[in-house]
Amino acid sequence: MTLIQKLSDTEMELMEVIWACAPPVTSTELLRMFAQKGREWKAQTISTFLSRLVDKGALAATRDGRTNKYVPRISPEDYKLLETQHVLDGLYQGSVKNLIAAMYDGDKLTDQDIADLKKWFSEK
Amino acid sequence: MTLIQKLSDTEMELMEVIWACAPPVTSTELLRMFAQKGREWKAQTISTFLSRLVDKGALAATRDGRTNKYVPRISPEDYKLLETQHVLDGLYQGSVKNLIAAMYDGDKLTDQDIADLKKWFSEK
DNA sequence: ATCGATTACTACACCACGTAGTAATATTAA
DNA sequence: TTAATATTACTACGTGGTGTAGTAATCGAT
Repeated sequence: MTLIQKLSDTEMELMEVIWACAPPVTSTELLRMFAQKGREWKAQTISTFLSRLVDKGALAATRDGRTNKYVPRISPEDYKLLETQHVLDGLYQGSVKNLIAAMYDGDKLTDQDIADLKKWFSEK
Repeated sequence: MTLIQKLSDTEMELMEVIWACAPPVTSTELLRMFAQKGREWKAQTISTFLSRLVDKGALAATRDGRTNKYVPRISPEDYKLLETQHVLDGLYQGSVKNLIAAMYDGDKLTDQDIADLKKWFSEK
């Protein structure tokens, strides 16, 4: 259920594509998709990443003949929330309000941001 | 001005202490402070970390006799904002609103959070 | 039974990290 | 002024992650 290990940048690149293209996917399909995006990988490279993603708990693999079919074990939303929580805990004592206040104090919120959020919150 | 390189957990531990104790500080002072906290380091270990922090742009060192005095080149607030921006860009297209919405949709905002933020925003 | 595709296992260079030894240097005390 | 000492600079090293891929094993199709 809960993903434990953090994904590297390239692993995330893989996951993004897998999430985007209705899973399950095979390594061959991924190879093709990445080739189209100009990411020319050896078949082996893709396979290695897929294995690691399985090891890290991000993907589940089921054997289908001689190929594997891969399905995400976590949604992009949930993964991002985990990451977010981690940052929040590490930098802002887990408090979103602290984050918002810090951004505000650091002038990182544009007037537009503030207007949007104000509106958004008034609707909740 | 802008810090480029990311700090490791232990480097952050150092920085937190340095930020907390009115800088400039020397390695010896840090050694003592960490010892009090039960962090028994060899003098060398502290020095190595300090050097790396200088390399990474987090600290400035000025020679004073045979010791170095270290001063942060970035405030904790600014460092945290950099980290925050990084996450925001990587996960939420740089939009705070996307982050808030994602947390809301993922039930990561308590009623208290929402109430606090609502109030906070209504005052801006 | 063989060939071609795919995976599993293994490898490897590179880099960060935590930790610290040793050599160089500067300071202070004798 | 020299000897003892404090501090830093340079170097090192084991561990583990990452990006990339070779080679060997396996399995389905011809």
